[in-house]
Amino acid sequence: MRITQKAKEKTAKNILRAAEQLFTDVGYKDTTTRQIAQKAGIATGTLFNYFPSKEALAMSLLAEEIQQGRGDYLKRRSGDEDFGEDLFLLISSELRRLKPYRNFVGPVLESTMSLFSKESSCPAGESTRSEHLQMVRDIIHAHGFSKIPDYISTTLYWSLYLGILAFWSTDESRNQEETLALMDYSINVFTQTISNSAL
Amino acid sequence: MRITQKAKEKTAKNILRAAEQLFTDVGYKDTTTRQIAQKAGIATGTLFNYFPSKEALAMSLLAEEIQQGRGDYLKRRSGDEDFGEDLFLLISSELRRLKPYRNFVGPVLESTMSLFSKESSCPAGESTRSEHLQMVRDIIHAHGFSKIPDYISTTLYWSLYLGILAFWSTDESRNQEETLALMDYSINVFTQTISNSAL
DNA sequence: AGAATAAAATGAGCGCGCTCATTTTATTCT
DNA sequence: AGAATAAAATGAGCGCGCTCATTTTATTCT
Repeated sequence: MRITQKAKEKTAKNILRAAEQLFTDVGYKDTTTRQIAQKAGIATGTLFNYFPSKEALAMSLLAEEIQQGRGDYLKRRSGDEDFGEDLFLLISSELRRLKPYRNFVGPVLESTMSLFSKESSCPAGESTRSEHLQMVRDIIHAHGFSKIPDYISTTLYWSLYLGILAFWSTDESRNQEETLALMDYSINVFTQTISNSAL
Repeated sequence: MRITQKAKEKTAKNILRAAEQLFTDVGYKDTTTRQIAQKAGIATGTLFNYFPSKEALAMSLLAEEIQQGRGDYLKRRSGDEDFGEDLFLLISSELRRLKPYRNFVGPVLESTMSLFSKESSCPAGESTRSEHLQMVRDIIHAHGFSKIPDYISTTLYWSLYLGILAFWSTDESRNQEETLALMDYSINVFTQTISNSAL
């Protein structure tokens, strides 16, 4: 079809919008790629010309928000936060952006940014993970510590971070205040670990 | 067929043995339930009379080992370990038992004991999770602290625990010594958190 | 022994994510 | 304008996990 770049972008957006709506209303697992294609006005096969998998399609919605959240953090921080405050601001900025997608964040992040898989065959997930971890490394560096091996702090951080996301995604407390409490503890724990090399 | 209890048990074992071998050799995802059924000498449908899903079948292999590991821990502990030593002994006992299944532990635990799902439609996963957490609560209680809300310590612990399992399942260092280091840090972190209520 | 019954085994078939040979369409030649 | 070309759209169809109406088989009656 040698369609114009614009038409292609429009199709991509149609798919994303259709998927967003269905995932939110029907749920991630109960939405079929046939439904998404139909709602976007294309054939089923076409969907996979734009996104390598259902998972990747969903993740590209979330990746966009997480990136925006990181942008918010960079704008909002004043520069005189301590380490814990920096982390808190970063994560809460991401959560604010992710909020509209809370319904389907769970199953998507689980498979794309998993503790277990490392390479998830989902480009959007991979890059979101590595960009977030790089941001955290930058923050660590800016505050001038890091006495423990990188693989330890990275693994610990990623476990705690995913734990926060997972908890938040099903947190029914008022204003998700339990998530905030969990973040306080998690961040504190992490701070102590990387600042205090004594075992 | 009103088959004897013994015959049923034998079929169940055939399925488990066939699955174990295929998961180990071919990998979890590349093994089909049709292959397992064929190797076990039954029809495809019969497999699902014995196990509700492929996932549950795999998890029942792992659940058995984790339970044995907990048994080992109870036998091995002398009673004068400190809190961290107790946790270390529990987890390392489980890992020792899981070792033959390291190849496919990742994808199975990911979906059955996930941070994200809570109820996983896999009975073996649910009970393994809750039994492990109960053991940990018992240990906490035996050592007499627990100053923070239960949902916090449980969530934190589960994140760290899954992080350890995930890291271990792909740890290629000699004798998995990196996993041991990660365990040291994780356990230390957790100990500090629940013993020190000061935020 | 033979009929009635209950329980387990069976495999055709469903719906899913995804693929790929084919068709359709826009652009680039002459 | 019309042929050649390149790129994207298409949907029939694959292989998977899993279901369920039907068949097979063991046990329990009389």
